[in-house]
Amino acid sequence: MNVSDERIAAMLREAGEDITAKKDFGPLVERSLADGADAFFTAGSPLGTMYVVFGPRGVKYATPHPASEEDFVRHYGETFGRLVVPSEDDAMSEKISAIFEGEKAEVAVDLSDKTPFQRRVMEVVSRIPRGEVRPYGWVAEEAGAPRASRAVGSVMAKNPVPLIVPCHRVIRNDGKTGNYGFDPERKVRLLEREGVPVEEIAKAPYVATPTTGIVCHATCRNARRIKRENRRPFRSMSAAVDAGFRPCKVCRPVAAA
DNA sequence: TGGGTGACGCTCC
DNA sequence: GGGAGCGCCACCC
Repeated sequence: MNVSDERIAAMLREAGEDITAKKDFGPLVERSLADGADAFFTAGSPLGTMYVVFGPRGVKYATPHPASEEDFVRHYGETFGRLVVPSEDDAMSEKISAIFEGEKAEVAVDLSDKTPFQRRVMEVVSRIPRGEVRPYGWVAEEAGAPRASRAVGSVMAKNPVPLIVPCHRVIRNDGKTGNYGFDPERKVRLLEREGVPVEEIAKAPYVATPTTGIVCHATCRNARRIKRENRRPFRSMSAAVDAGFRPCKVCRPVAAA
């Protein structure tokens, strides 16, 4: 991180009076200075202007809500008990802006305060490509806890870095898009923007082809290459397996536990 | 520490 | 097709 203690001290001298006037930020400042303050920047995103925070271990928080920088600094301090200062790291903000514009996420996410299960879930979700979706149950399976689909939902609900860890790409096993913290309708629009055929998937989240005997998630890159005349839509994996199809080795669809 | 709480998923009707 | 009821798991008081 490029934000020096001197810079932080200058920030406090310049803006500290206003910020500290309404709340005692002394302990917060001491703690933050002790292990390097967090830095933030803003970037345009499909959810509106996002405030993005990163620390020495990577991106740790992103939110579209605050109205002003001052509101955001106060909100962050009250929520996390840490100081956050404007970033001087242009490379980081360019990287995040690129992700918001649709490029593949190649940035470290700070998961140090997460449980091992939460960490595995976040890592699995991070690997879902743009334009594709996967069910909660699949994420649970990939995270090594096949029956924990409901717990996956809990992790998604508390995703500190929306869009960067693309929780909007996790949908229900029946093909419906399911819930979303920023409003389920936003989730649908985000997916459509990424090229996901949302209505089609709601009807048949799995697609097989008799030419290979393989069944895929409908948005798997292999499923998209199946010719129209060979497409065999399925509402569930168990139906596809019953019909004699075996799971694709790329997207690894699973019958729900 | 044990009961309450979900961005889930299945069965039954 | 869709809602109710219940099971499930991890996490949080």
